[in-house]
Amino acid sequence: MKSTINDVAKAAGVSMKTVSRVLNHEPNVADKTREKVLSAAKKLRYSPSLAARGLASSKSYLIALLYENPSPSYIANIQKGAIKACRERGYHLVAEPLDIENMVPAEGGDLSAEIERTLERLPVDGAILTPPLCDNGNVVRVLQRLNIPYVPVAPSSSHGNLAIVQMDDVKAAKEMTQYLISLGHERIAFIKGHPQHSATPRRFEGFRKAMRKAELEIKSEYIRTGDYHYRSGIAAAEDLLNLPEPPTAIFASNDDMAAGVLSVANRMGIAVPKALSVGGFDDTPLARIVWPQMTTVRQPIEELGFAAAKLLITQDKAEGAAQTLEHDLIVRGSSGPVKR
Amino acid sequence: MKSTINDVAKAAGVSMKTVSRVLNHEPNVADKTREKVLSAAKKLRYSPSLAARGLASSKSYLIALLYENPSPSYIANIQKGAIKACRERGYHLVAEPLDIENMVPAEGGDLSAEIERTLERLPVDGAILTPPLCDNGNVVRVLQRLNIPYVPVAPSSSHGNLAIVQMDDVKAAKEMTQYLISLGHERIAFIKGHPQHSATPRRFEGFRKAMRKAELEIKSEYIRTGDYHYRSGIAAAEDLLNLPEPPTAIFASNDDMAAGVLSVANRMGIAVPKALSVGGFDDTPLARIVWPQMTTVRQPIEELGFAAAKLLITQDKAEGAAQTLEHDLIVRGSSGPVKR
DNA sequence: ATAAAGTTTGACAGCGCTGTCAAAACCGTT
DNA sequence: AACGGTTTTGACAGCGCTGTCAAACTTTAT
Repeated sequence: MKSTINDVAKAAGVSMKTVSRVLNHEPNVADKTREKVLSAAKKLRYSPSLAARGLASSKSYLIALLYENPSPSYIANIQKGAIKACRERGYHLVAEPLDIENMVPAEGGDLSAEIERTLERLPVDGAILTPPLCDNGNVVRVLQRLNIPYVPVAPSSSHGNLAIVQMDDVKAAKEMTQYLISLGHERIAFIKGHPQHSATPRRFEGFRKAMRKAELEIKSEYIRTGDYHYRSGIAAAEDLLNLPEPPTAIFASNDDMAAGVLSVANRMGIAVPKALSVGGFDDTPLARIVWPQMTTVRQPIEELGFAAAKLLITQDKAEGAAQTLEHDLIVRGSSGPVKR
Repeated sequence: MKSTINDVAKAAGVSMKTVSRVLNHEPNVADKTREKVLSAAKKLRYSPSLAARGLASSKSYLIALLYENPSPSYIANIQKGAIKACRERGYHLVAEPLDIENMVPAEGGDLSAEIERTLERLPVDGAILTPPLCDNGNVVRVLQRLNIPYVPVAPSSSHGNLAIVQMDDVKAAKEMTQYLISLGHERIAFIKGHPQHSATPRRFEGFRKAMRKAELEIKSEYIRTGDYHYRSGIAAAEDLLNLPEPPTAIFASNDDMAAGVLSVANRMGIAVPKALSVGGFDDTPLARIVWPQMTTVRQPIEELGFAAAKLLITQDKAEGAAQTLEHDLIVRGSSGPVKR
């Protein structure tokens, strides 16, 4: 049933090693030989044993996707892209949630030892580090100690001259803000995300830049801090919309908070987008579920996963090269011209 | 740096085979020996090589999670549970989306050959089949042909006397309906899900049973068919709430459609739960985001993933034993006593 | 005390592949 | 025809573990 490399070798009339060479795209194989091998392999429906290969070559053909607790749709999309890249090269993607918050260091051990324990059993050729893990010193240190190559996705801190993949949060937030301004808005509020998250300052920076460029005042009472959760969007919106002079547009750092804003507006009878424009960020499924549908920024999440896996697999030593992938401003019903 | 089983054997003063026995929870090891081995292994920070193990035992210690296109949070939860089970036994979970809709059969090949190609390169010890894949004949056939054990999660069709994991949709829907009835509702509408989906008839069946038991009439104009999407919930709700005698409660087959109902009620100025009670199903993150928060049924999704992986790993030949895991009725703000 | 049965342990081969290194084949020059 | 250089191929060991099977030891029954 299951054929081995030896079967193929015999069928093709060559040595096992030659078959191996062909199958691994090694150089110095005569074209004629390659063809013989390939056709024999196809005829026998040969597919190499990952385990044997891994044992002999000390590679595993496995890429790990490390994540902690992000939104399901974020990780699902990263995963989708990463798997696509893996499939192209015969790799597989193993998902490894690292539940760091709930990790209890063993007696006397520190947290990073606990992380190490988990990672140690993971014989992977590389790891994709999604936020917020990519900014977790413990995790990064363990990865380096275990000598596992990794690609951080959208990290905040610098990772030496390691290749990273990211999107331009500053630019995206700036575009959203400029779009709001182009609609005639001047009293624009901004809801920041969780201070710990790497994207938080960047998104605010984009907002700030756009406002400054348009010579609009950034009132401090228009700047609120949330934590990326729905509930914090509600709290911020309640404050903002009860101000003596409420903003005509609210730009929340993510869709969940923006949904909170929408819900407060609904409850307070403030018409969206007539009396209030709302902008989100991420283009989660939620953005299309709320009413009105949300104007937001689509992150190239799947593409980020794809690029990260590809970097790991090809071992592309384009080090220091940060790949910045393109986002999209998605205009839907939650934003409109300022009321006069 | 990397220690082998041999190192541990020497350190513990036993043979490799004994170390292997301890590490694999094989029977017939003296307690004293086990302890010696365990402590030696810990001291050397030993962790076995998946590849070597796999090669020697012709197992891969890999479980595949096969899915197609379900909601991200569904698969994320299944995945979470499955990984938990895997971790307990040193397995890993590889995620394999099977994008069947977009699969193009190679020239002359049929679809199942294409699926086979994908699965063939996957050296896994078992596969978890999530809906709707678990009801896809092509996939099931390929799995059987390749002799890969699999556990269907919540399948509709019978799988011989294969072990499956599921929840009791009928019972859950019945409970929700009875809860609504206990609130005093008599004009209760039901929005069915996509006809293709296995849970659809079951949820309706639960509704029907409860209504019949309470001797309440099931008016045909109160029964609508959606497709589990938000938009279809909107359409159904618009119909229902514009009826001459609208229902006082609407039970939608999932949260997304229930959210649609909520949004229509909002727009039409119908107070929830005062004038209308709404029930959902699934307890997705959305259920807590909408306002008012949604009364719904929590599916034991993570537990399903856990149970499925565990079955695969332990090879528990409790065949034919369908594991039915418990759901919860979660009462939140979207439901209340009927208005008088 | 001895046989029978059960429990615990170890020696060793070999899983299917690739890395190493040397042999063979081929090439263009003298 | 003989040479050095390059390309192409193959023999073989060994990656780290587990399965097999037999040996050693322990318990229970007689």
